[in-house]
Amino acid sequence: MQYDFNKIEAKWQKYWAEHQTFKANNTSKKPKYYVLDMFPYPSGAGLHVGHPLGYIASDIYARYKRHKGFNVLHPQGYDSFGLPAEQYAIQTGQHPAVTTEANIKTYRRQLDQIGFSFDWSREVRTSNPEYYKWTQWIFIQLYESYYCNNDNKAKDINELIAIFSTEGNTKVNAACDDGIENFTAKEWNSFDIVKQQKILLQYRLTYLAETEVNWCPALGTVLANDEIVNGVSERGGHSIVRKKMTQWSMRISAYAERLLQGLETIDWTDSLKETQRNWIGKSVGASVSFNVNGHNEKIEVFTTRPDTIFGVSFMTLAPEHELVSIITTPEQKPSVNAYIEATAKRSERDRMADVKTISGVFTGAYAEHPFTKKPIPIWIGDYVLAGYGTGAVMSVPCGDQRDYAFAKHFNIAIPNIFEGVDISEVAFSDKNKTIIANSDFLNGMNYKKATKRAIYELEQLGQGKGKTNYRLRDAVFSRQRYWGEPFPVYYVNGMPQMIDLKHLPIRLPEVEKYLPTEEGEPPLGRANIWAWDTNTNTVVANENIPLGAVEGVSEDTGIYPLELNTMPGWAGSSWYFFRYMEEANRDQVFASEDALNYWGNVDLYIGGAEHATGHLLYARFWVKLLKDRGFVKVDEPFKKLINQGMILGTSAFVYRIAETHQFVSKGLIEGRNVQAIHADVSLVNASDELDIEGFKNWRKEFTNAEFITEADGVFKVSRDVEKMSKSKYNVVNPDAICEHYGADSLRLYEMFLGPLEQYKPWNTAGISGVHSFLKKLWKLYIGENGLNVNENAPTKESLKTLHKTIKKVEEDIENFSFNTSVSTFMIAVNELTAQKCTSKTILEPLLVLISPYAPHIAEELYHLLGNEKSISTAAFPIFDASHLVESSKNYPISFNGKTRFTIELPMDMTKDAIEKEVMAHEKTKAQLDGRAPKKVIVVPGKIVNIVG
RNA sequence: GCUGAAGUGGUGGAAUUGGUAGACACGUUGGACUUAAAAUCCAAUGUCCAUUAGGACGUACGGGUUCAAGUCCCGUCUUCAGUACCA
Repeated sequence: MQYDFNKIEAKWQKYWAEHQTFKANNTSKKPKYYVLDMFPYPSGAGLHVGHPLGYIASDIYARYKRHKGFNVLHPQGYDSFGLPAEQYAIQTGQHPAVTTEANIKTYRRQLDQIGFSFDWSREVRTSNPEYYKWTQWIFIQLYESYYCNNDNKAKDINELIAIFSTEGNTKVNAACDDGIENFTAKEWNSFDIVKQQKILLQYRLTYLAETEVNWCPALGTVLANDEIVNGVSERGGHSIVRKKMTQWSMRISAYAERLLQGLETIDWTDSLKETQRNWIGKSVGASVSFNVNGHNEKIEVFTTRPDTIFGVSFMTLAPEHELVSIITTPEQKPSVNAYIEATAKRSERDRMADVKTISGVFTGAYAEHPFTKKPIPIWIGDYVLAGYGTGAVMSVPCGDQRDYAFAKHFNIAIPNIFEGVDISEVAFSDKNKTIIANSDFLNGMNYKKATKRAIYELEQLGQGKGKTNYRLRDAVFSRQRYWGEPFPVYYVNGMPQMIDLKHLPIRLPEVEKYLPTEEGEPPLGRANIWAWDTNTNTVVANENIPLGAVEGVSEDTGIYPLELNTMPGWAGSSWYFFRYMEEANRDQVFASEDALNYWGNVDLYIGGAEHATGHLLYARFWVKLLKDRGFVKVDEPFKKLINQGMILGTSAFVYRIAETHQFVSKGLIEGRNVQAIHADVSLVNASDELDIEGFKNWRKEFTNAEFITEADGVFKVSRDVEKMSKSKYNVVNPDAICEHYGADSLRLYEMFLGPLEQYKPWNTAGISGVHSFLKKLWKLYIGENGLNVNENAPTKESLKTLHKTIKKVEEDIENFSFNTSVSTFMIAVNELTAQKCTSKTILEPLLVLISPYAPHIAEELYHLLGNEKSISTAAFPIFDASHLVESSKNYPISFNGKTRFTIELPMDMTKDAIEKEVMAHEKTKAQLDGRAPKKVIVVPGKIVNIVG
């Protein structure tokens, strides 16, 4: 009987589906374990071999945990809202829901063929109304919450309203917009409803505000900070401009400290935690306010070095700073305006690329030093960023290199306030070696002491206080797109109103076109039926909205406009891991209390590191909100996280002589003006030789191509490793691999390729190794005359092979080094084959070890051994050392660090006995060499040494 | 610039807390089987010297600690990733 992998794999995939083998149970006495993959966006291109890498790893772990007696939740779903489906819709008019559905079908077929142990009964799709109903509900929870800094948690906004109406807001310590006005209870109660709502918006955890956003004209939408890479859009690489727009935002900044602290409690890689720490960007220092001479204005600055306050010799404002236009003197106005105009013209990217050029201009105004009362010139310069801190700095040229360079360039004084430090060439910024001088009451103090004292003195003056600043900005939550979650929001008198849970979901309306409207409204502005009727609590036609209701003056029909924006891609992915926990009552709850309590948090999460400052931060934020408001018990969603590395493609290039149809083989390009063109990797063999005829037929434009080959007549391509992508023609499809070698080969090979977390190029050539291993495995069990397995007692040797394999494989899985256990299997099968092992006592447990990696073949052989049940229900074998202890081991004997000979000694020998034994060897050897014997030293558990 | 990770044969990669460097696989070479090919099996395969026995050198580079270093320490170089006028 041959190893017919196609038949076997189809058979067991069908069996698992029919028997719901991997269905998780919400009530079980077994300990729980939750293994989660980052769910895919179902793109039109389907899966390539890089996509399943993480899924295979998590699947191995999930299957292993089942063998270990855990009740495992291992679900899968689709992050099915997103830009590509919408852009395809704009081009073709095809509804995104239709293309998404088709793509999901392809994904599901491809996933099924690899043999994953997903519990599909719990599938989620973020674009399903039954799912996004609860995304809308969470949005409302955010809206109905404010963040209390005293209790360090989010609370019901009604509690805040109660405080306002009894004591005003002067004692409230809550996260809110900058520059909020103070009011008493009496004033609050006298405000009209619109004014009250406006104030409350400044406290809510999701709020509507006119903010400066990253507008991408090419995509016609705003983007969050994490969607911008190197100053251009992550998707498409389009340019970004800053623009003021009224948008929904998420007050994630309220959670900055908790998001930072929470990192200490979770098992993620250091680099990923570091990335989040940098993104949150905590810095401790002080805020100081400087009075502007001749104006009733103050300049607020943030500094991490209040100890250097006596070194301030000028101040710098960002060109966009609001005080610039107020304080600039008439003489300086022309040059200041010219400078502002010049910086505004420069794109974000130019500004970032060109950080070396020093530029700035004097405003003509002066501020007053808080202690010396001396006048300090106020400059503007684009090295100060409007978006960080207060957009203004106190410049201490002797202690900061940027200030130093600026001062040198514009000939501003550089007073030295450091003891025993030469600042004639560069600034001195080593905090640890700082001793302050020329600074009045700070003289002689170190950094720590001086900082404390400076803050104290500033507080006495009422001109400063200790402050912690975070780089983390609130996240813009509105997108001017069609294919996303609609907001459960309508507007009365321009103020947002939430729609009650019982009327959710608010479904996406039908539109004719998916582009923004001619007036520049988001695509939902095209919907004919997109208004909210508060009489019937339904979505109705827009034309029923009387103009007056919009303006807030005339008679009220109870019909109001709905929000036209949709939510960003990260909305649905910020809570989906809770949704998998619930299977029965999904229309009643986002996840039931029982389910949430049972499954708790995700024990193991596997996915790409590119989500470090997006999804992984937002999900943590939403979970903390849900916890504060009592909906979930966990503080962190993902206990352990592993980033799988990307599998790269090996692209092939052919060289064309510029502006001709002539192609030149790789070895002959020297001295020719050539351009490299991607060739489809399927047209190139393992020796980098191009299939010329195939290439001609590949694309029409190459039909008449001519080829200049090497002397031996072959045409060689050059190779390069790049990200796998359709446009680079380097994609390897798992379907073809499964067909040729089987899913088990694919699974083993992806693991065998290298460490899980590493980036590595795909090379199909190597797959023959793991494939022939599976054939050998099959042969070990099945001979020409049928089953090779019997009830014979195992030999000691075979037991040893089995037990060392159990030990190694278990260690490997626990350490996520799946690549080395594939080698371990190969060694085990080779050894057992050499031993002619036929004992079921050995061969059955071996299958259980292998089954997480190659489940189909393991199931089939397990079945052929006479087992009725699926191997998934079998227990993982236990490592038994007793066979090893009795056996012996080779001890290398080293001499001056160089190994001379080895002797075989029993493992349970005492230290003295070994020394005696080795000494005897050494004496013999010494006699042969004609020298005196050396001393023998035994380190228990280590190697035996002979010391000269 | 800063932060993090990493540099091991022709290639992908092994190597527990410092203890036989190169497991396992690919590739290559030779052989067996075959009319032939495929498949399968066997052998060799870090470099250099040597007919053999054997020896020397070897984990980016230069030092150091140690009986013993791919692993620890100091310095240098290179690559990858993230981040950046962050006050």
